Amino acid sequence: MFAILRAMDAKEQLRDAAERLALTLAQGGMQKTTARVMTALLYTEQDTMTAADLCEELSISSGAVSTAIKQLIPVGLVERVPAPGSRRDHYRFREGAWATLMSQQNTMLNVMLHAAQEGIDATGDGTPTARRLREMQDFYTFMARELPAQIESWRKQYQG
Amino acid sequence: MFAILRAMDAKEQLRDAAERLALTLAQGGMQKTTARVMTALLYTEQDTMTAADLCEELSISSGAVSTAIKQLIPVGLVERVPAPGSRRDHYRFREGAWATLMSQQNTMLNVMLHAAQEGIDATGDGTPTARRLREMQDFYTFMARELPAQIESWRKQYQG
DNA sequence: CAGTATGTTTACAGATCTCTGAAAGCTCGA
DNA sequence: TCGAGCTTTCAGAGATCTGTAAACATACTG
Repeated sequence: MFAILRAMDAKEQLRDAAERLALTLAQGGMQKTTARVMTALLYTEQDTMTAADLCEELSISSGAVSTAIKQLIPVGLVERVPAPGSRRDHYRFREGAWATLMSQQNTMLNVMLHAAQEGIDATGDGTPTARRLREMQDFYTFMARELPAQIESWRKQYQG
Repeated sequence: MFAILRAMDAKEQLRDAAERLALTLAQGGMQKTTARVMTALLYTEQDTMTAADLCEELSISSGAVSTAIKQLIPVGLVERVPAPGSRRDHYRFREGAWATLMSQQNTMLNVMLHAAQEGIDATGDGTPTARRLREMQDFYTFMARELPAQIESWRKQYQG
């Protein structure tokens, strides 16, 4: 009678955690479905999932899965793994994906750096604009140097 | 006759740089109008801008400006400055905004850390899931420790 | 080589989001 | 306390985005 009050089983908890993380990532700019696919692959208790698995788990169409995967693979978060004995494609959350994800920030850092330079080139010294852009340039120069080093440092520490 | 071929003047270049950066930020998850307001304040040759300035510069309504500002102020990217002699509010791109922006990443790092822990709590050892989540936990633990230190390090170096 | 199982693309529909315009709400000076 | 000058809020219009379904492409199997 009180079975309904039982604690969530592990599977439910994982699914729940997946959905919540997906929501957060979505708020951070990632497409909602893309985020859901990614977190499903992260929290699944299987090693890999097929497109059909993802359709069912997330209740979305195969088209949506295809689109999401198409976004996740190029950025290195997910990989397609050969599936011997199965005709279906299998997908797996990629090792080192988090470091990869953080590395993408790096591209952004360089965009910012470039943007600062552009502004500096177009404005005279001694203006408020110049001061603001100098700070921007200084900050992103620093970060563009330090962040990759940090990530590399983690990679070494984790593997070694 | 060939006046149309002249080089863009500085003002145009700045406006252009502003719009391009805004676009990039928008692709990175920031609201489009919010990004435009932010970059307008960054690249303007004035020290501060009023809401009316922003309306005109960006060709948007005052409501849109209000909404954008409402998002930018709490996160510390823009500040409202008292404007003696003017009844209008003046807004200024805030000093140290970039470091602030990067610090927000920190919140994200902790969300990720929490998400990893949740998953680990819900799954058994030795599973692929556990391995993935351990890596995630390790990475974000590392980053949550190192990133703030880096930012602090920049602040010291820039000010001193 | 044909048939079948799967993945991908596309046009359209539905949902969501964001801007605008107008009205309401503040704030400050008189 | 009133009123002018701005800002904020809100409902609705418009645009954008995204998922679905179905057609299409591809790759395996017998």
